[in-house]
Amino acid sequence: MNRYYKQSRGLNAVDCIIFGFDGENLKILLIKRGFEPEKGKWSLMGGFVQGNENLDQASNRILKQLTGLDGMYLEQLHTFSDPDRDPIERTISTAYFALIDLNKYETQISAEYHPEWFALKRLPKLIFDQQEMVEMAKRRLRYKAALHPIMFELLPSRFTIPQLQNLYESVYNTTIDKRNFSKRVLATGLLIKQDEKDKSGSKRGAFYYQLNMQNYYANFQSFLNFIPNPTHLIF
Amino acid sequence: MNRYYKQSRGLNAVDCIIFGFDGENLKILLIKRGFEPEKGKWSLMGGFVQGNENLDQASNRILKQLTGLDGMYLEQLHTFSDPDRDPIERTISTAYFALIDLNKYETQISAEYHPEWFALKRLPKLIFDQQEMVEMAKRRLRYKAALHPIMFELLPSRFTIPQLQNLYESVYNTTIDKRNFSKRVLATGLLIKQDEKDKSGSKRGAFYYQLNMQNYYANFQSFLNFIPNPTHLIF
DNA sequence: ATTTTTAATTGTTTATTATACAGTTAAAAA
DNA sequence: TTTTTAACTGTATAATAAACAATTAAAAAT
Repeated sequence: MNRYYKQSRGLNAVDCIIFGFDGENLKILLIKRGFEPEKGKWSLMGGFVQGNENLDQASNRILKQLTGLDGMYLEQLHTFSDPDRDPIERTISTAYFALIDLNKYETQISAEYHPEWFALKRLPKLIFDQQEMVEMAKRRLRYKAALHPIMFELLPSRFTIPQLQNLYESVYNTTIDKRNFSKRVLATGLLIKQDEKDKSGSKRGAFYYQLNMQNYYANFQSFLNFIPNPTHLIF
Repeated sequence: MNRYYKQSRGLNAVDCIIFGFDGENLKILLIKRGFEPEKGKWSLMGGFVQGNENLDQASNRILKQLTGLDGMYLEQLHTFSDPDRDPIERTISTAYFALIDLNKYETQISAEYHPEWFALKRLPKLIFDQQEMVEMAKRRLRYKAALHPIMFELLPSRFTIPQLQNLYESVYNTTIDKRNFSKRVLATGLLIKQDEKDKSGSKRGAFYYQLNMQNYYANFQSFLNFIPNPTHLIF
């Protein structure tokens, strides 16, 4: 036997929701679609899965193509599968969401895609079911970021506490008390204070911090809810 | 244009991790695979996605086939896509996890699959990458159940607090103080005390409770972490 | 009828964590 | 030297979590 009998075959694709933060707004990176249908329309960066790669590899390849970047935070989000989501032929697409440090992104790398950053609040119309993908990605980001320290992936390696607070406030569209915020983030033990200050945002300047990578990885899975002793969480 | 040019096509499948709780142990439902390769081996219930259905529909169809049940809790888990995960031909499989009330399940419905419930601690070897799927499903169940009231999906509509506690202790492989447990679950406002008792487990008997469905749906998304005012979580 | 047995039920004290709230300080600009 | 602006810090109170043991209902045994 070298094939399953009487089954319908189709294409598989990935689409990437790429988040970035410019210090002011949460943004996502869109491109102008380069082929029919919907050629020239704003679209998520995506592509077909090749025969010799899995979905993670496909999305990493595609992200590298667009941004020139490797090893960013990347997580499988959801697989979208309505039979008619692509009008040409059946294509099942797995959405990934990526978090990148906007400063590392260099515009010129992929001029052919005409990429642009759009604030989440002012997204253009997207093709196919990509609107839904973006909505789900936003929800997932909020959800995960409330429990895990993934927001740091959106910041440069040196950042200030006011920057971090701006990011949280922007993602959750809320305001947080400065005193309580710094108390909490410092209490995590995740931040190492640097000697230098960032003078760009104020006269006084704000101290830079860096992630304590050991604590970061050690505490990444921890969360604070219902379960008495998280170390018991192993069968 | 009626096809994309020069792309490789493949099969899409779904595999279901079906959880149940017998009052003692958390279990999953496995079947004996009915066709080659690996015919006769223990396997998750699954099947190929048809041309006219999406993944949710496919998994619902397959679950109905096996259990006779409709409308159970069902959630897309992850899409598994290693090029060689199925030795016959490329098949990308999306795993779903399902929670069902073991009491509603009737054995005779699908004798052709030879289904059996296995305690999570004593699973047989599974085919392909299904071991990995089950691991991920266990992790996801623990994760979600710590934040959302999904455990009730595993219990009959009338249940006792000791039953509920057993379930939590079994899923998290831990012990919880009885007084604190009942205080917390009662404080959620999710439980309505019934007049009758369940006499099966003890001489004294334990009062039955039912879910307050309004509060259940209203509070399903709520969680207790970092964000000051969850009602602000709308852009 | 009384006693025994078993698991269900209930409450208080203490520790920890979250929340509310405002004055001081560093440093550039005026 | 003064003004301006945003960074920085601390305390009191409220809410929540955690630790801990005695009582009670009801069947079973005597």
